[in-house]
Amino acid sequence: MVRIPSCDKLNLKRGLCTAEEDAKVLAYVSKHRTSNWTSAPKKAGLRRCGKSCRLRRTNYLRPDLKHHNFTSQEEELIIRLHAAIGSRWAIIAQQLPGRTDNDVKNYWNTKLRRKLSEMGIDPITHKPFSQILADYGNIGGLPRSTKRIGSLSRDLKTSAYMKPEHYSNSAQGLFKGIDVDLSTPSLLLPETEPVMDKFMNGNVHQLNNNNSLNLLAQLQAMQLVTEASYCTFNEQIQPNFYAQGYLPSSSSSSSSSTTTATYRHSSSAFSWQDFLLEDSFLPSELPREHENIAEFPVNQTACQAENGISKEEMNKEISDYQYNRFEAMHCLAENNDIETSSSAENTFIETLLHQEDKILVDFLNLLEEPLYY
DNA sequence: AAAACCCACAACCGCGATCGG
DNA sequence: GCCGATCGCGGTTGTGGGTTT
Repeated sequence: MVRIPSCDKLNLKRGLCTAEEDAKVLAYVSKHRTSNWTSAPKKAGLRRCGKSCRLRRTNYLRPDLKHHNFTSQEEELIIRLHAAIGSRWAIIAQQLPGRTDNDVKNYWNTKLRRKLSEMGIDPITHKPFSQILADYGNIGGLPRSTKRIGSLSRDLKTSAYMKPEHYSNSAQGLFKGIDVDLSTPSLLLPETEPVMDKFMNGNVHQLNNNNSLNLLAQLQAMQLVTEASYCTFNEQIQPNFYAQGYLPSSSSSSSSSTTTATYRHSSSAFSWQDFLLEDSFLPSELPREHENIAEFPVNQTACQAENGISKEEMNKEISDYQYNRFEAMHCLAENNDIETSSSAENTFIETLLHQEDKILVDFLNLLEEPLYY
């Protein structure tokens, strides 16, 4: 593919823009919109490449941009989203009105990353350094999989991963009253956050009316799907499942001793502990795909009453969901040689890779356009 | 006062994705 | 369907102002 010649080759101006150049860009945009940035500098009387002008406009001159410091709420959201989806700055920035991906990226690189490090938290894994070091003591060998998550997502995109409508619909129906849209790239669902608050805390308390937290809420909801699917409820989640009637109040359940601070959803002050990801590396129950699938949407009566669907429809949703989860995991295992056995037997790195891929499957619909045609 | 260092953030680069003829 | 042009994204670098020595 032919690349656009660099500014160097065309002897165009580089470096910081002057006020005069900004004015020309703004004047051009107001007159011609932003239909063609390649011809823009010439028409605007600028000796810069179109890309440079576009970036200047996108990252600095847009009228809706905020130029003041990040608030603690924004800070919190960035960290939480980074913990959930990594350095997808564009996606994160979409949840922060008036901020660009460049803003968020710079803020992360200059402030938040260091802040987390100073707190003893690894900004990449969002786990305490001490734990990482401890885990490294258990390294027994290198992972067999060499593909990383970036290529993995593309592999998944082209893999035979079908039945989108069933996947999204069924996953959506698994929690009564929780409006989690797993299919659309547009992630803003105004009612999600209150529902999640209610769900996680057992009551509806004062809500942060910042709708940008909806993505986070949905990520959390999706993570709940993961948690439920892998049958590793911890003590913070599980009581709420029972309290809210999502699980039968029958037998006592085993629960991990680890806390999942990610699920705490305070609307005001936050603790840095909140940004620690749950420790999935500790020995836990095996991923009992088949078992937990059968018991997952257990409170069928409640779900049916809530959603007005028949038992047969619900069973179909459940089985479709199971089928698609199995398909996705099967693709992952085939393409990436991922071991789905007990994480307790894996090395730290293997477990990390497995965990990332597992998360990817659940977040796939957030990160990508629908894969199906 | 000046050099060295630090920091924030604007700008650039290169790549993959998408568009459109 | 092909291919060049353009866009969007994430990683990295450059620049300028502030602080420290």
